[in-house]
Amino acid sequence: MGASKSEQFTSEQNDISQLFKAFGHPARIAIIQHLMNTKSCICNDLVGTLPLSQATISQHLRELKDAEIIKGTIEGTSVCYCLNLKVFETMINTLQAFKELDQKNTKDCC
Amino acid sequence: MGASKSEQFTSEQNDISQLFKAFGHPARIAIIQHLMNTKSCICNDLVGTLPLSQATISQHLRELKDAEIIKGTIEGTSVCYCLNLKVFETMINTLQAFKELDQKNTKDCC
DNA sequence: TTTAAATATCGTAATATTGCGATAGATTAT
DNA sequence: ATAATCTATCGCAATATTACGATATTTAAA
Repeated sequence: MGASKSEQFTSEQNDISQLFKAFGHPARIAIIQHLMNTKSCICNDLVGTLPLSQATISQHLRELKDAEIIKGTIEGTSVCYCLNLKVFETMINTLQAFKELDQKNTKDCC
Repeated sequence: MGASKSEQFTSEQNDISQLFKAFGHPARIAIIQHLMNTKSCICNDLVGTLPLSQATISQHLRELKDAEIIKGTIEGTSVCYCLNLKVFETMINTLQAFKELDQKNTKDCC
């Protein structure tokens, strides 16, 4: 059969994987980098910057927003997006915890 | 049209997204957690642990191996896998750099 | 009010991922 | 040599993601 056995895994496992998945496309990394580098957290000058259509960029923005990696504020006719640093800390903490737990259990075979 | 415009993005953007994508499935998080928690870095007692077939688990292991998140050593008839902590550091560094760059450019709208 | 600009969403096509049974390869035990 | 065990890969079906044009929706400007 096909995809999606996510109900069979813990909600922690699903939460972690969903968060990392949101980073799993080059366009979304490009959007994050753009948001880091521009002083004003402009939104769809991305349309002029990325090699993608407006519809596609809007879709990627929604995925980042759903994962709470970015947040948007309506400003007149446009939307101002910026990064949510808390999520970055969450991810760093997750990775750090993985690393530390693994280091405690030293083994031989690799 | 469809998927895959990865050639249009930088190799850095592709490298980062590919690494995070490997974390983007609950089964692969479960595998990583299992490798953290077992003292011996056993491989396919995963088959008894995860709600997936041997073929599917082997496929997920290959993806983790391709992303260099784990490494495997042949031990007789079985394969011993363990985590590659360097990749975890790489990801932490990436996230930390994102965070710091963003903090430098303070802005108003969000 | 009409027009323009920015964004979101719908529908749909192309592609990628996920999952599994069957099968093949390699190593150990009998 | 044969059987048993572990792992990887092939082929295929189910599902998810990616991308875009067309079309709404909302707000600002003319």
